[in-house]
Amino acid sequence: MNYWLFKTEPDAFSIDDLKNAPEQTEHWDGIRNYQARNFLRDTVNVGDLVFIYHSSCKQVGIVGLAEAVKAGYVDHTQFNPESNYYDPKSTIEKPRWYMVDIQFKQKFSQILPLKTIKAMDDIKEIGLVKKGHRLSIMPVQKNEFESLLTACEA
DNA sequence: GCCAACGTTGGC
DNA sequence: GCCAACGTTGGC
Repeated sequence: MNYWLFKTEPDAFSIDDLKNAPEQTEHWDGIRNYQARNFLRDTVNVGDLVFIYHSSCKQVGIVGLAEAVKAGYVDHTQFNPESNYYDPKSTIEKPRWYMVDIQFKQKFSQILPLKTIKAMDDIKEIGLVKKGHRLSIMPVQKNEFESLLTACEA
């Protein structure tokens, strides 16, 4: 069982979009960063819990919780020339990019702001608070996940 | 919109 | 394989 934090820009895709999606599941596609790709391809398992984080917006922070319902598989958007995520250097034989499916679980009654997360004494490892981590998919240690979840539900 | 801090690219 | 230039991310 692993824990994660996925960033999303709410202008493009928000926690409400996930909540309102049919079946409340979504393909988490379009990740084009190798480190994040490796997590998606190799480490995300069905049943893993995922914080949804809103970035690049007025209020940045953790807004909800989701669950991985499909482990890493080939992101088909990389082969579609019409897609924003098209990668002409990727081939069917050796795909570069992977995605997972997640299912909505919960939207917290209020956002847990980045500022608060950074101020929490027991949150030291998560990529968010370490300088210079711009990862869009990052692992969260169990103890930090639990602290954050408690703070979200408070 | 600014800009710091990354990641990627490509010439050599 | 180095590293400068460039592009992107993301908080503010």
